[in-house]
Amino acid sequence: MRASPDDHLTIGEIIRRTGVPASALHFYERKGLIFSERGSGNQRIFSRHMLRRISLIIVAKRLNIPLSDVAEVFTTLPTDQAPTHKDWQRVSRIWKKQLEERRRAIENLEQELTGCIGCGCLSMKACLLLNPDDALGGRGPGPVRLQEPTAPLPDGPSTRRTT
Amino acid sequence: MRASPDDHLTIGEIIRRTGVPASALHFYERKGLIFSERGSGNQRIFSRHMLRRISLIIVAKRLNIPLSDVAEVFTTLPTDQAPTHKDWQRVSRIWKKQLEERRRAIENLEQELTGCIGCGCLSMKACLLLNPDDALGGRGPGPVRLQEPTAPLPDGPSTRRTT
DNA sequence: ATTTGACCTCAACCGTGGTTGAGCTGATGG
DNA sequence: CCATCAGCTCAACCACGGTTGAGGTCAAAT
Repeated sequence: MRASPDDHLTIGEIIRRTGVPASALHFYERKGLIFSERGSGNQRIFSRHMLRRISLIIVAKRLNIPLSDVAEVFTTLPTDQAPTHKDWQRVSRIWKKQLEERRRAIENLEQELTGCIGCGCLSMKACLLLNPDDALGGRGPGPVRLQEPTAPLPDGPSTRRTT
Repeated sequence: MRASPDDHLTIGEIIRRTGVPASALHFYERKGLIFSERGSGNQRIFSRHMLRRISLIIVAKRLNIPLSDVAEVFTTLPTDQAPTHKDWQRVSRIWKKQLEERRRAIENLEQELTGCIGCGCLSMKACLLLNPDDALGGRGPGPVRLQEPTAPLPDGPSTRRTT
């Protein structure tokens, strides 16, 4: 167990302090969420404040925030020091908004579903559950597609990409 | 366009009526969610009431219900006829409960997060956001794992398997 | 001198929900 | 007679968030 000079930590120490396995840390590094210098034997050497970033990743995981979104907010974080209290507030408020959005999306679905439980028509042309946000206007008579060619999901975390 | 004898539909007709592409229908069949007989040239021949099952799958998709859960409720559906109104009510109430659960999970996270926005400690040992449902009792002093070896996600759809 | 432990890289694999493409068959139309 | 269309199978691929394993390197301990 090599003691690290003050504020440089080996990956083993990061693992012990955070519980995050090496494979995940490697993964986060590949995704650009965390970074490290390299020591004499090519081992990763992490700044102490990387622990903060990792904490944020862990929180994001609990909130089901995709890593791509984490990457996005991380671009606004200082790279040379630990994120400040202000940084945390900014980030956490963003994530709180995302939770709110998700909750509202679910509430809307609950409403719709509740309305349809008694109905049960599941009609190809009339059911609102099957035809999301459908104006149901000028489609002419006859059977109507249940889905648009590419139907977006109204629920769940956002779908932006990291790379 | 071959007219199907009344209540047997080709996959083409299913596609036209539901908008679900063949690849997805094949997939659902492999997963056991829908089934078909085969015609003279090995084409799938679907009973008309398969349309109802497919409608249910589409609804489940909108609700972000995983196919494994759909498979589960489908085991309680009649295979020789369309699901009845009762069936729909039963299924939709189950799914409504799942939405409620998800909403409550999110609400809890919102609470926690809101509490932590002002704090911002993100302490390895004290932060509730980092130590979910932690009694924070007899772990002794010193740094504490942020995560249990296998930390379950408190949010999102359930994680049962189809196969 | 060698073994162990800590660390490295790279490739392959998992589940979820499919899509895409190649290559084949079978019925129909001109 | 042959094109074309509808359908079939099977394998490979996508994103996401990693895990697992093989094989290599380096330093410390025995």
